[in-house]
Amino acid sequence: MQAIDEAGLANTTILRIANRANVSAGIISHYFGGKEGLLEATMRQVLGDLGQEVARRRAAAGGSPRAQLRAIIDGNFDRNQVSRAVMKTWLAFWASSMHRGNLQRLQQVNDRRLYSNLCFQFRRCLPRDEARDAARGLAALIDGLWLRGALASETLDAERARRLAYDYLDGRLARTECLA
Amino acid sequence: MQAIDEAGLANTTILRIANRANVSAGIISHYFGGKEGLLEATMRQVLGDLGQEVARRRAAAGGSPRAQLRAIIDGNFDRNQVSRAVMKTWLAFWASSMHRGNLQRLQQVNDRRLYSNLCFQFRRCLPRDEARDAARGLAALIDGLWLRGALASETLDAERARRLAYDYLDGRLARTECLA
DNA sequence: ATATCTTTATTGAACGTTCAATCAATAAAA
DNA sequence: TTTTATTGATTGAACGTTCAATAAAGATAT
Repeated sequence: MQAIDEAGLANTTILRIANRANVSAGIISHYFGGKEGLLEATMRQVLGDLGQEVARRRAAAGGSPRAQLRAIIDGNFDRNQVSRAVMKTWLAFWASSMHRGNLQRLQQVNDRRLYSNLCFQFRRCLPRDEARDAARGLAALIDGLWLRGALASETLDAERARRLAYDYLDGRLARTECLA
Repeated sequence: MQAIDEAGLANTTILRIANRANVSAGIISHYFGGKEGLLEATMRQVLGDLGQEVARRRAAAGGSPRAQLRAIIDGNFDRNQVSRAVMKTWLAFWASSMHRGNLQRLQQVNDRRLYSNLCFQFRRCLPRDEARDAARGLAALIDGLWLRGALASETLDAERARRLAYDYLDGRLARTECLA
């Protein structure tokens, strides 16, 4: 991820990674099954970290839909996740996952998990179709904030991103009376 | 863009492009100054098309903030823009623009234009800070819907994407009384 | 504890492939 | 005849992978 941050995935060679990790070039192919394998392993790591962070915050949060949804938002804008290196890596994954079956599967599992988690919570206070739209919208908003954060030259303002997502959430929940 | 759609930017060689265009490989470097130059020219084309489409719709729309904002949304989800090839190309640009000064500038000009257009219209009915948040949120939502559309295996449902953006718009405008 | 043998881990140079760019040769246009 | 446009084989560089050689660790015997 540091190498991707420095030079971009296209310019990240096995040798560069090996130098940064203080190992020989050969050992990477040996343990990860080539560059492709290393990429997949890295993606699994990042997705796993994100999932854990979300789960942790959800467990610590209250049981109300709003609290759970806020926990999901918070987890997605966690400090660890929002470093430049991770954001760039994520974007590189997004781009390359469209042309590699293994990465695409990982990507879609993650996407669907976010969507269905959101949808489940919204369903607790909204009718079905409205809950789906709310989940789709919030998922897109989260990804969009990430994307714009990665592209902007400044660091992503995680605080502001969370607030914008909260606002969206409140707007959606305010339409119907929600029990907290 | 067809080549990127087929194989991804990483696997798109000059030769592949040349074959698809029925020209020799050499002529591409000659006219575009190498692969890099062709990439930039393509990006300019895509960004230009988007800008024109938005401008066209804004001119045809009414003058009210809501009508103008809807025109901007419509332009961003225009049929031409939402083909698989264009979406993939766009995502590839996003990823590679982080490591190439020329592409990054193009990218940021476009980002800022979208943001400031949105902000200007929101300012006509919202206080400054609220308008900024609304613009940031809507911009992120639009990009996020694009992104998820590109990543999903199905084609982007432009109709639904527009509706979600409209909903966000209405939610923001409903907070204060707006004159139409 | 020491020495010897066996297994596992790691290195890094060499290989073969791929690709962008070049440019002399050719074709088309003026 | 001159100028412009295009071709496509060639070149040189870059990269991922491989693998024989080396080092380290572990096991066994003395």
